[in-house]
Amino acid sequence: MAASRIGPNMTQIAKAVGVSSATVSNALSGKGRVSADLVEKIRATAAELGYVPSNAGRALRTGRSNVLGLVLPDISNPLFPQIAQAMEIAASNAGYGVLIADSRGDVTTQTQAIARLIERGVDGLVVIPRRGTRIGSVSCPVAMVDTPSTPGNTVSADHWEGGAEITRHLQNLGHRNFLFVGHDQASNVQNDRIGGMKAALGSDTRHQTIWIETLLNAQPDRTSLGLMDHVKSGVTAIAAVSDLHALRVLTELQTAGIKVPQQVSVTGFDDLVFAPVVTPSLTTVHMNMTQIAQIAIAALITEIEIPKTIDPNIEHKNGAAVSHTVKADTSKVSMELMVRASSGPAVSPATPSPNGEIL
Amino acid sequence: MAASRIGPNMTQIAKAVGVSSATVSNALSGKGRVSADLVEKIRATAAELGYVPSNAGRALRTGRSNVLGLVLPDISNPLFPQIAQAMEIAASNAGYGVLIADSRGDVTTQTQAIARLIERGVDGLVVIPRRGTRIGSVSCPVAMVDTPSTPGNTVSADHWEGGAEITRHLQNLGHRNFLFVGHDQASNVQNDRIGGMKAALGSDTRHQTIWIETLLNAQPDRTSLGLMDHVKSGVTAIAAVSDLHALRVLTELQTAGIKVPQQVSVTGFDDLVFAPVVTPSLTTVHMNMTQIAQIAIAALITEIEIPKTIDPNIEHKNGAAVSHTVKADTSKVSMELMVRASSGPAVSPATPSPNGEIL
DNA sequence: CACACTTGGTTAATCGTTTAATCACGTCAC
DNA sequence: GTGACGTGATTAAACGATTAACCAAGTGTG
Repeated sequence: MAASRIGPNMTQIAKAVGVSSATVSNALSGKGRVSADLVEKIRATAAELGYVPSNAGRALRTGRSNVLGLVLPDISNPLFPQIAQAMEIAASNAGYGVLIADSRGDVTTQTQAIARLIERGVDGLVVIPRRGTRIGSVSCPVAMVDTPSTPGNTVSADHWEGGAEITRHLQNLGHRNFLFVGHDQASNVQNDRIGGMKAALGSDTRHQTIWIETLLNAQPDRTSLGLMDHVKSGVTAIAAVSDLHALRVLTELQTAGIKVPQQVSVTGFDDLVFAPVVTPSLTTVHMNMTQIAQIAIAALITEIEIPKTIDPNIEHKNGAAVSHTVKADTSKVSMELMVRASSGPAVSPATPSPNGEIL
Repeated sequence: MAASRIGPNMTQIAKAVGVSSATVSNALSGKGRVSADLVEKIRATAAELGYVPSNAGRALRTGRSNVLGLVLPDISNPLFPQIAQAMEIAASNAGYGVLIADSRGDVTTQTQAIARLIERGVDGLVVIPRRGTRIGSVSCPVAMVDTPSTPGNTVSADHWEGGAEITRHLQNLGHRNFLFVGHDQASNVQNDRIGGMKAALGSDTRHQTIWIETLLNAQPDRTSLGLMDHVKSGVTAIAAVSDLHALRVLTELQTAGIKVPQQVSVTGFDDLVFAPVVTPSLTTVHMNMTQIAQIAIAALITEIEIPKTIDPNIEHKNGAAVSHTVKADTSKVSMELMVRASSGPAVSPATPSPNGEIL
């Protein structure tokens, strides 16, 4: 059972035109010295015969697969579609394919996922790391997309500045008493976002932070975040680190009869697909994933395509070069504030009525 | 610049053990005849040297890449993470990689995306088709995941039955006046879902359907779906074809001061990531993507791995076999009703007060 | 004992592309 | 006229795994 490839190969084109297969290769790649009219003729017959180059043959000879691996911490992350789409487009424009691997949260699974991609012969990796995981020794260049403050980060959104924009926006609306809602205290991204939020606060403001995971660990079956207590204590603006949590906040407030944004303003992060269509539409911060992907992929490909001068200084383990995360000129991409209907002018703190209802 | 592969190859293992490379191949694949202890020794040294088989070499020789392509209609679909994750896991378990391609909505782009994957040498394709697109001639087996009622469908969720379960659930709660919310009248999936919903209705019920896209085309800048009119006319249950739209319905009702589920019940579809965390948590229907992916991938791989007896009956175009969508034993996977807090007992139709407010 | 058969291994060709090395040939300068 | 050189093509050797064909022993049988 020989390889049952369907289309013609270079030899068949060569035979048809009456030249050697090397000339066909040179003509199509534009590398060697081939006369202009012969190039034309070869191109024509190649097209006519429906020639499709064999990636396997090329990969075997050149040692490069023209495929990149995309490693995601948790595919069910609602931001993932944006990431995958942007990466695929950027890679595709550069002539690369994208092989996905889900690390399913777990760190060991992430290592296995990377190993699978390496075995498949990817030329480079884009890794959206799971909370502070270190990438072990990998035999290909790696682009990391995390936060600007993380060491080894190649490029990412400027989460800090995004957070700052949110609180500046809310302060301009008159808000002085904030509640920040995070999910996971170990997340670099969330810490950067909340860090930026806090950094932009004026001295005349008050703020508190709650972490959903912490609340849930303490009380696994709780459904409410207990926001009403904070509202009663005078909070007028609630800023979440993700639209997902902002949505949770929004619906919890609405169910309790709080008007958004008339009584309390709510903001999110990431501009997820539902942000513009809920009522009120969510004020949030948009990530320019397209640009991030372009930068990451470009940095990766630059590294891949430099002639591999075997550097004897690089440490080796089992003969494999240890990983090097690539650097890009631009390491952070600014986020864009999307002002929508869920944020509005601050009112004087709501005062609880005797029966606990908000006026 | 020769191929700068790092690890050892079969020849090096062969040299280390003192046998021919063919024996190494046979030992590792378990195909030829090799004595048990020699197999053991070869396995050991292969592991010791950190041998990783070259996919390129294998692919070139066997004509198979062990990579499948996943073509998605619109990566920003919030359901996509589930799909990609399930497919990746199923493929990975079968020893295959998954190359993604986004068709970005457009049908011509979808064709290009498929062409790119084919050029990369995928052994098979999983296609989640864009509204009723036909797959042109492709030189590899294709699994289609659409709806059971679509011709050529390989496997998919039983959207129809899922819809039926939703309306049965609501009828059991006493609801008799329904509003169905779809987005796109051309979608097979949405039509199946609404079809199932209607089919399960008793004769003592009333129902209407609105299509969001139609509303938006008529009035591009509208933000509300005008649900209040329907509620005033006596609707007590609103069933959307996706959690995304259910969320839209829920927040619009909440903003208008309608209590869910006390006054109106709301249900969705797909059990998206936010469904359990909003208030009230969404009653919806869950898709068993893991199972769908397993069936699709299994059907595909079965087709790929049968010895390719060149069938002269198959039509050819430019020498390439036309596509054949594969069949699976099970073509529909049942959906699971997730009863949560957004659906509750029906009340007698809300009667509008003189000023238009709902009591 | 000779023949068939099994066992355990080797040889060599092959997949399709790339590329270093080589070659044939015309041109130009001295 | 001959050596140097540029141009346009060819030859052949890789890349790494697979596998059909072959071969050398050992085993059993009539």
